[in-house]
Amino acid sequence: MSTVTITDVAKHVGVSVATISRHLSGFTVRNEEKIRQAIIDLNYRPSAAARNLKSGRTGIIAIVVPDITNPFFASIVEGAEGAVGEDRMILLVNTGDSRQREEKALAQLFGRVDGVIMAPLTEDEQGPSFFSQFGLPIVFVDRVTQDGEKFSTALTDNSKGASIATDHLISLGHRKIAMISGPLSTTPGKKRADGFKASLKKSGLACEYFVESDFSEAGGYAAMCALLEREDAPTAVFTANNLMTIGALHALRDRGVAVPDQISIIGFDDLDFAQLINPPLTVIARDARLQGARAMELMIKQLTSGASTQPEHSMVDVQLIERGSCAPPREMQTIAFNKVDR
Amino acid sequence: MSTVTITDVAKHVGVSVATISRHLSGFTVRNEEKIRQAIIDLNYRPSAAARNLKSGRTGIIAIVVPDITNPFFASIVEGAEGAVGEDRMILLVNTGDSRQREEKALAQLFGRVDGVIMAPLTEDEQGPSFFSQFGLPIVFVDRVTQDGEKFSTALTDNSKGASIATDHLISLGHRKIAMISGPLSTTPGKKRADGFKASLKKSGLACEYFVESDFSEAGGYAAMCALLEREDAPTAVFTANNLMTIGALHALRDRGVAVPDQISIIGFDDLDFAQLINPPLTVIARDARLQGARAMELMIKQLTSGASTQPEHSMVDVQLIERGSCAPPREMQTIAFNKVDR
DNA sequence: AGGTTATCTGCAATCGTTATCAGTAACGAT
DNA sequence: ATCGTTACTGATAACGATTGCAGATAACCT
Repeated sequence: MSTVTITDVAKHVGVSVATISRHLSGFTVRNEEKIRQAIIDLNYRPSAAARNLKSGRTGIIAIVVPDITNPFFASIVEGAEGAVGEDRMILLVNTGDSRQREEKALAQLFGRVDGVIMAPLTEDEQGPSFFSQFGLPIVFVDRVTQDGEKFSTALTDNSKGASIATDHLISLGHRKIAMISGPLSTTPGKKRADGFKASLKKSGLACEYFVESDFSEAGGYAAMCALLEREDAPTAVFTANNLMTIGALHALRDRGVAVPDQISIIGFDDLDFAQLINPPLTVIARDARLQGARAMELMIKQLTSGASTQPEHSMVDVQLIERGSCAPPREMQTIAFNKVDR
Repeated sequence: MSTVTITDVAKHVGVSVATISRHLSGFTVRNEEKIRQAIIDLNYRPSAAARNLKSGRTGIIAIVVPDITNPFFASIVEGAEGAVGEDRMILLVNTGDSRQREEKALAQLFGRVDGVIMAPLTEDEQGPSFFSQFGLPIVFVDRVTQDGEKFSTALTDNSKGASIATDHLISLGHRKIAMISGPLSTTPGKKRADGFKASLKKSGLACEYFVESDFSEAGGYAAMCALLEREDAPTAVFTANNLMTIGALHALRDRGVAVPDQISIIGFDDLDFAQLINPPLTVIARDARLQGARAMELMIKQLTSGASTQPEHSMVDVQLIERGSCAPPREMQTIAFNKVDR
C-alpha cells in the first residue's frame, strides 16, 4: 500500500505510464480527469528518488554550519530558507564544531543535493584542492577556506566592524583595550583580530590585552575571567562574537564588575535581547538574515546559469549600534562630568 | 568529469560493476587495493540518488518546524541532530508559520526522506486522516494534531508547567494575574492556558486578564501594552513562551514599568540570557534539546523495528527556576518589609 | 590427480521515473 | 480519396546503483 508507483496509476486508468508522466509534467493528455481521480484514489506520490536519478537534480541545497544553536547561524539559515524559493528545499547539516562530522557529511552530500552553502570550521582544514575537486557547486557563507577566491562568497566586513568597535572605545578615551578573539584559524576570527590590531596601531596603542578564544560562551567566560585577574586590568573589552559576549557578561556579573562604570564592553553581532540587559549592550551589528539570503541567491544563480559563471563575492555591511555598555574609562569620567557640570 | 559512475571505476580496474559495488558494501574482493586507488584517482562518489531508488531508503529524516530562529526550535533541532547518529542526516524544513509552505513541503518530502519529525502549525489544520494516510513514519514534537494519539510524540508537560508558574505567582500574593497566551489552536497554547486557568480556579480566582496572542515577540509586545492600558492593571503576568516574554519585557521597558516592583513576570521556557537581564528572569524551564533527542530516538526506533510497533509518548519534565522577576505585589511589599524589619 | 568445498566473479534484472521515437487518429485542405 | 498537419499515445531505453543466480576460480583434502 505504501508503494504506489506510476505504473499502478497507469494500469488503473488504462493508459501507459508515459501518459501519466506527461500529465504530471504539465502536458495536456486525454483522460486528465480520470488520471487526477486515480492519483487521489490510489494516494499516489511520485518518488523523488527516481526523479533524482533520472534528472540528475535533487532540488535540495545543503547548508553546513558549525552550530545551529548559535543565533547567528540560525539567522543565516533562516535567511537562506527565505530565499530558497518554491521548488527547492534545504538540507541542514550541523557539524557541531567537529571536523570529522564535517568531512563525513560532505562526502554523504554527494548525489543528495544540488549544491552546498557552507560555513567551514577553519580556513585550512582540507587540502587546498579539496573543494575544487568536490564536484558540487559551493558557496561559502561567513567563513571561507584558503582558496576562497575561486568560489562565490557571502561574507561581512569583519575587519571594518572590528575597527569601528575599537575606534569607538579609543574615542571614548580608553587606552587599555582588550579583545576576546575568536580562533585565528577562522575567517571572522582572523579578520576581526586584524581590524582590532590595525586600529590600535593607528592610534599608537600597543596590543597588550589580546586573548584568543573559541567563539563559545564558555570560552568568553574563561577569557573574561583571565583578563580580570591581571594586575593591570583593561578598562574596555571587545568581544568578537555574540556567544563570547554573553559569556563575558556572565563573568562580569559573577565577579560583580559594573558595566560600564568599571569596564566597557562592545560585542560583535547584535543580540535579540541586547536592549533588555543591564546596561543595554553596545554592539557591531550586521544583517545575518541578509547574509544567508545572499548566499542562497548566489547558489541559485550558479545553479541556473551553469557552472561556467564567474564566482561572485557579496559583502554585507556592518554598523555600530550605541547603547549603554560603553563609557569613558573611570579615571576620565570625572573630567567628563566636570565638563558637563560646568 | 563531474559524473564518475561505478561503471567508470569498473572499467578502469578491469572488473565488473558488481565487484566494485560489493567492495563498497564491505565484502572482500580480490583487487581491493587497485579498486581503492581507482576510486581515489577518478574521484568517484557513489550516487545517493541511485542508492535511494534501489534500496527504498534515503538515510534522511525531515524535521519540520514553524520557525527555526525561535531558540526553542533551534534547540529541538540541535537535540535531534545530536541523536541522529552516523548514518543519517537531517532535512530541515522551516515553514515560517505558513500553512501553505507546510503542506507543500510535506508533499515534496515523499521519497526524499525516511521519516518526518514534525511540529505542526496548528492542531486541526489537516483533515483527520491526512497523517494516517501520509505513508511516511511520523513523530510529533512539541505539538500534535487532533489524532496525535496514533503517532509517537515527544512533548512536555505544558499544563503542569503553566500551573507551577501560576501557583508561584499566587503564593507570592498576587490576585490580579494575567496570562499572555499562545494560540489556542496549538498544543502548547491550549495546554498552557488550561494549566493557568485550572490554577486560578483552584485558588478561587477569576480569569480576568487572559490575552490570546501568537507566540511571537511582536505579539507579546502588543499583548503587554494592551494589559498595561487597562484601568485596573494586573500585578503579575505569565507569558506562554520565550519570544512573547521578550516582547513583553520590551514593552515594560519602553513604558518604564519596573520589574518586579510594579509588575512580576514569569515566562515559559528559559532563555540563554535570562540571568543577564535586569532583573534576572524567573521562568518555567524544560530541556528542549532532550525533547528533540527523544523525538529522534522515537523516530529511529520506529524506523528500525518496522512500522508495526505501537506509538510511544515521551514527556519531558518542567521545572521552576526562581530568579528575580517575581515578587509580592506592591501593596503587600510593605507588609513583607515590616515583617522583615521587626 | 580428482573431488569437494569455499570464495569470488560477471551477467542481468530491478528500483520508479522521464525522454525519445515511432506510431495513430482526427481533421481540414487539396 | 490523398496528403499534410496537429495532437496525442505507447513501447522502450536510459539514469546509477544493488543483488540473486549461476558459473568460475582457488584452496584444500584425500
